[in-house]
Amino acid sequence: MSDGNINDQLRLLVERAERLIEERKGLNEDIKDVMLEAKSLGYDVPTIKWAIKERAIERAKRQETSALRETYAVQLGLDF
Amino acid sequence: MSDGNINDQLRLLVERAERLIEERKGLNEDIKDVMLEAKSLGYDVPTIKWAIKERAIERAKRQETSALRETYAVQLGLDF
Amino acid sequence: MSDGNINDQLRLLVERAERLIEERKGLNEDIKDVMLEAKSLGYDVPTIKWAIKERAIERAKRQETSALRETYAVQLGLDF
Amino acid sequence: MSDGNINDQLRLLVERAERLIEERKGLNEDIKDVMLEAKSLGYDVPTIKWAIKERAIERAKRQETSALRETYAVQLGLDF
DNA sequence: ACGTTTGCGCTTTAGC
DNA sequence: GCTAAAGCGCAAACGT
Repeated sequence: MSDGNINDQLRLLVERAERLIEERKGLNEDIKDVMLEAKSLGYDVPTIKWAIKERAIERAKRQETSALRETYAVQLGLDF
Repeated sequence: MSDGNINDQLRLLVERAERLIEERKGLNEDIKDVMLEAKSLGYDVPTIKWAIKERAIERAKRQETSALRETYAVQLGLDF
Repeated sequence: MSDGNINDQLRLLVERAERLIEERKGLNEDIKDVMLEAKSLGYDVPTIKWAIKERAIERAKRQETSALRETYAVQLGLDF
Repeated sequence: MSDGNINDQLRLLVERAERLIEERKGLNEDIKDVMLEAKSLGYDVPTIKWAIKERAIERAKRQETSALRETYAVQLGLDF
């Protein structure tokens, strides 16, 4: 009985993780589909991927900048 | 105008892909959360990941029942 | 002069790496040749590659004899 | 007898391929070592890898790629 | 916190 | 030329 519950607890955790992993695989398929669509519209897929990467870098830098500004603002007692 | 449409087409594709990539990041967070919960319940996370992998392998193995593979395996002394 | 030495240091490292990469490409050619020879002798190349993989897996499996893994495997109904 | 010869023929092919694959693994180790040495000398490894890649790309293709990237970047409003 | 190591996604290459 | 697979590089996660 208690053994059964222990097994269930582990099994449930494993199955939840497996479910999420499956969903992730589905998203990867979707991303792939977007790229195929882009390709069919005449776009160059590697270059699109490069552009997405660049945009992510720009966002990260922006966030970094914002965080830094917030830090300084707090230290200087600026309101938001 | 038509230039604008072309830009939109590309921008839309990129934004769709970026959205999906964000969702994938969210799922990775969820998976991580499951592992943290497992850990808090006293389970060993690396071993759980190993078990998930093994289950996936077992599922995959059910699809490789080629007679040719068995023939080669026998000739090379591979166990089953 | 000293600038020249610094450049040489970097250039030398890059060239060493490039040389090794070239050798690796050569080995890939050799592997491909073996597969072509196997094919010409009537063997099925994908199955040979599968067999090589299986042999590698068998070798690797001899190193995973964790008691914890076995425990989890039993609870999850994994075969050995 | 003839079965034995057939087995040997297949086994020999597999072993030749495995030998070459092992050598390739060795070269990968060597490349890794060069990168570690570069790192210990203060160089940035990802940038070195980028440089090697660039050197490998044909000049014409590099120009083509750069022009395409610039076009996409302009359409997406990426700064340079 | 850092360095190491594994796993995962991407790229490139091989086969059809 | 396209599809499928395998190797490579990178990034996140574990252990120190």
